[in-house]
Amino acid sequence: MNEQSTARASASIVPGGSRERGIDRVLTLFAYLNACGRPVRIADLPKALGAPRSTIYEIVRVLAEAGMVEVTGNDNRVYFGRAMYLYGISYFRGNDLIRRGSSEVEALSTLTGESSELCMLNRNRQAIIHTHPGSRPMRISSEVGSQIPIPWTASGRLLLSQMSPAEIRDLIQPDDLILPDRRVVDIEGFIEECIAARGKSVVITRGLINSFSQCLAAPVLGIDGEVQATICLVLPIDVSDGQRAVLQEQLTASGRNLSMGTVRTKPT
Amino acid sequence: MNEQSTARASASIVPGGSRERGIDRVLTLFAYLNACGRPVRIADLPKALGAPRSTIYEIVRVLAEAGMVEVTGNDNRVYFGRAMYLYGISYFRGNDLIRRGSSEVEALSTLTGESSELCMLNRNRQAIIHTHPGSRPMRISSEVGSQIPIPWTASGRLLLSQMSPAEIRDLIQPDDLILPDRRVVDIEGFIEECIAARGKSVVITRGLINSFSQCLAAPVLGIDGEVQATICLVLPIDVSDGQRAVLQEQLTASGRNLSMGTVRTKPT
DNA sequence: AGGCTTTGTCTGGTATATCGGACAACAGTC
DNA sequence: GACTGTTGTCCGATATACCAGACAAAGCCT
Repeated sequence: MNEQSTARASASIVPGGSRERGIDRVLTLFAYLNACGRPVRIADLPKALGAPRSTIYEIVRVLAEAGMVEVTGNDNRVYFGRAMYLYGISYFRGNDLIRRGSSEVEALSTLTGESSELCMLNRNRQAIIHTHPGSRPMRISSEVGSQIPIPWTASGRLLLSQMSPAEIRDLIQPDDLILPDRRVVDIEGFIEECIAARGKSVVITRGLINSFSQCLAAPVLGIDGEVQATICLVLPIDVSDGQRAVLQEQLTASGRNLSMGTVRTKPT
Repeated sequence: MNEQSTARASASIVPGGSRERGIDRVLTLFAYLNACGRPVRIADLPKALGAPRSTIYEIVRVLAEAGMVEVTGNDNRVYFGRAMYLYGISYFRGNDLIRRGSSEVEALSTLTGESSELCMLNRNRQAIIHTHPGSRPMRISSEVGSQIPIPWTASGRLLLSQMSPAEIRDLIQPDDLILPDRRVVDIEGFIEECIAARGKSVVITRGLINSFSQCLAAPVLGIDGEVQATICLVLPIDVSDGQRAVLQEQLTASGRNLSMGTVRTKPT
């Protein structure tokens, strides 16, 4: 077991003392198996999970019967089972980013009262997959299905953040560097902004599409940390710093929520 | 929802009346979601699963918090979540066919008392991935890691069962058609036997490798029904029909057990 | 062999998770 | 507006799932 998994394992120990539900034991077990990344001896689980032996043996028995875990080898090691794999595939097939993203956009928009959008890269334009208007009288969001020039938005910088300068240069049509108000975006500066967006949890652009709005975008990361999409908020340019900070927090939470690669068993 | 999933759904209804464990509710829920193949409204679950509403809402809440399921849309539909996907990937990465197959071979061999092997295709030969000797005084199994000519075994016919006659002809080296006792296998007859093996749950060859043994092989199917490997038993040629029928049953069970594509929540 | 540790099974008691049912908030329908 | 059906939340009671601990079997060392 490596340091990382050890650290996570010890972190997953429950306070102890109190009786716990079977479901919670199961969820803790799954998280632990995932953290270890390999089959774990049943006998080690009680210590690792802070659970009584009798409970662990019973839980593993039931889960193994259902195929959620498998007990392999001659030293009774436990790991995820076929059923988990099949269910995971079902998720992948049925519950794609677009559906989840759409739902999240609506949730975010309802929560914040601001216009929200889900964006993905589509050829050399940025596609608006889903939007939800805010509660402000003035609508400043884009149309669903519209294809926006990438340099016009904060999302665009995130969506291109993993490309090389050469790739970005190739991708961007010269016409797309022209903003609605006829100003022209400098391609070199744009490339720098894309590179600067790498790993950022929020990117903000102000006054690009029009003079009275700003765009806050958060990345939606795939299993390997690549930017699969962005979720963004369109705000009036004059919101207070304090309010923007709050919105930024909620936006990044939505982005994380849609992202792969992290699982939190017990969110606060 | 299609007929199949409806059938499975109704089949998953519990007798009712008695209080049930949270874990069992969860497993039933997973099986039901998988059978439906798409997000299901929470409100429909109590009827479908034969569970109280309060229980369902609580269970879904906990599972959603852990990411095992996701609640999407404005009508609160439930389906598998990110965590399920990640755990499934972990299974796929960590728990490969070889490890599971090796374990199953040992179990089968212990259960039956006969020699058992796990075989996979390796270029144009058949690889013995794992073996376990039976309890008979005379050992008639092959060496682990040995590469056997495909026409010599029942496993070979299963492993090639999805190939076209042309592919099979290309694959088989002329030398490999020569049995240990100098007899020569007819390639056309062999191709017919491969085709005949398609979809079979057991294939038997007698007296090929030597005059005193027979080979029973069962396919290990992948998620798309393709033959990924075989598990087989090597028996003396003179076992009684009744005993062979029993062994055949146990062998096919092992093959099914290793195969993808089916999940049984409650095995008998 | 004898002592010690580890692993897995089993059982009775009790803390509590599940259940039934009440309640509120909606959405249709007439 | 009144009535009906549906959806989601909440709460007290009790059946039972989880827990602690005893026990046996199997290693492992001296």
